[in-house]
Amino acid sequence: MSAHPGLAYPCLDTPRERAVGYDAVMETELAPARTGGRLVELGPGLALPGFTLTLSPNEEAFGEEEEADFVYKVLSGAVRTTRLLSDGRRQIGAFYLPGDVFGLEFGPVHRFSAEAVTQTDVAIVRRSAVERAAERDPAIARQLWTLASHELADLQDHMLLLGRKNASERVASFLLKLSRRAHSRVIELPMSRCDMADHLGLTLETVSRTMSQMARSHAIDLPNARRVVVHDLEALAA
Amino acid sequence: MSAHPGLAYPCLDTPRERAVGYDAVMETELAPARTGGRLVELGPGLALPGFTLTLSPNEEAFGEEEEADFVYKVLSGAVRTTRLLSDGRRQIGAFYLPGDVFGLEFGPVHRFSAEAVTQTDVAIVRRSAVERAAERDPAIARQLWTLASHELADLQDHMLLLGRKNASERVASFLLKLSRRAHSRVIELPMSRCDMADHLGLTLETVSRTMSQMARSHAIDLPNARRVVVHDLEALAA
DNA sequence: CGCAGGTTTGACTTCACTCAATCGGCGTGG
DNA sequence: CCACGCCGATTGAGTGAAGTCAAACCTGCG
Repeated sequence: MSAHPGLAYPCLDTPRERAVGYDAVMETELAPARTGGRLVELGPGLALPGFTLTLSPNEEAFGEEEEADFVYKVLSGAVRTTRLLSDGRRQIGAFYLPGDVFGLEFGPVHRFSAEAVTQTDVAIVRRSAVERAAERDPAIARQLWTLASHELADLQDHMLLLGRKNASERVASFLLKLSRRAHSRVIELPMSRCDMADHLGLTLETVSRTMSQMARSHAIDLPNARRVVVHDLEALAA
Repeated sequence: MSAHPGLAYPCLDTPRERAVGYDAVMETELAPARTGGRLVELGPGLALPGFTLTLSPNEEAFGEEEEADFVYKVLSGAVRTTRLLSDGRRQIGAFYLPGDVFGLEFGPVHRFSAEAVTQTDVAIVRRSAVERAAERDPAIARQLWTLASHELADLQDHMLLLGRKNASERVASFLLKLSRRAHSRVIELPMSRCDMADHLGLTLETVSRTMSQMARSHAIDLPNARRVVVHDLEALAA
């Protein structure tokens, strides 16, 4: 689960074995620590019975092409959704922080795999339960559409970022988004430089250099590698 | 509608005036040629009353931030959805070809503007009619989810392309997708090199060079600038 | 203390961008 | 019919932003 051969692609363990053998993880349906049932609040006024479980760093919640049988909500920690090219190049679709719902699909299968960035508690609800609730109650259906809507909006913003922004604009946009989301100038980065790079379509070195440069120009403070104080990024974010 | 000042950004007319004054186009609700009512088939078994209209090249169907009151289907021609950065950099989200549905939003407003690439006939259906139909008939609701699902899948594929593929992989993927969609090795490109570039996150020169190189290596034929015969692109598409 | 992981920094390379000239097809008007 | 101009596409030369490879640097931990 941790050792792996010297692979061309830089960061992260299990880039390859995941792609071929991830289903082993789920073979007992939900292998990791599964605690008792409870009500899970997927959105405002959208509470459904479900379970919670704990994922250790880099552990998978679900894999690409797997049946999308559950909907997830982050309780603590952070989750990333990833997609791989056959040669190991990786794209991180999004990061999900406490309160965020992920794994909500339109189709029958997941199009990304989802892994814990750090130790993470997630709540899960059976998709069938969600769908039944949505059919019963139009307000719930609307809630789900709102969730999907925000997700899609993020995705489209990100497409513009990947297609047309340069390195410092990408990093600035990303940090700014985290800062807004946290309602704070001080942000704690749960993810590595490599995760950021794979999200922003850059290399980890470029991310690091860009952040150092931002610190030098006092656009941010960087008390340590995983903590950022945002000062003046609006102008850089394009 | 065609003359415009010398602008930093290369291609296409009305890059700037669109962003500020597009609503003028729609001020009479639906200004362009609007022909009589008819049944519009949005999906298999999803026919609703609507209208058809004709858009001339570069004419807008709707603008970013506009109310999403209609759902559209391409009857002939081609449509692109675009998003602009304040300095004019442009990202084309997707191209829609005959049979494709676009403008279907989760939220109340459009997040992209949509413009005709060439002269284009589109059918439009009131969104409220679509929503009412979906509430009446779960099969229709499922149809809509399927449409949304495919759209999202495309978007996610495209994110991987923009984040992690190089120029020739991008162009190859794009041409291959068009070829599959047309069920033909011979494809007719309705869009300019610049449109392709703004979709693929490249410059028009790089797109042109890449296609020339593919022709030289016999991966494609290029009988003329707007026609491509696909021979051997799978290996290049990554 | 020493190792392992992630991070930073440096030197060098390269892929794609920029700027600019040329080409080619098409429509218009002499 | 041909010449001209226009617009998009192509090609070339040179540059630069980000990538690659590699070394050094932290920081936490056994």
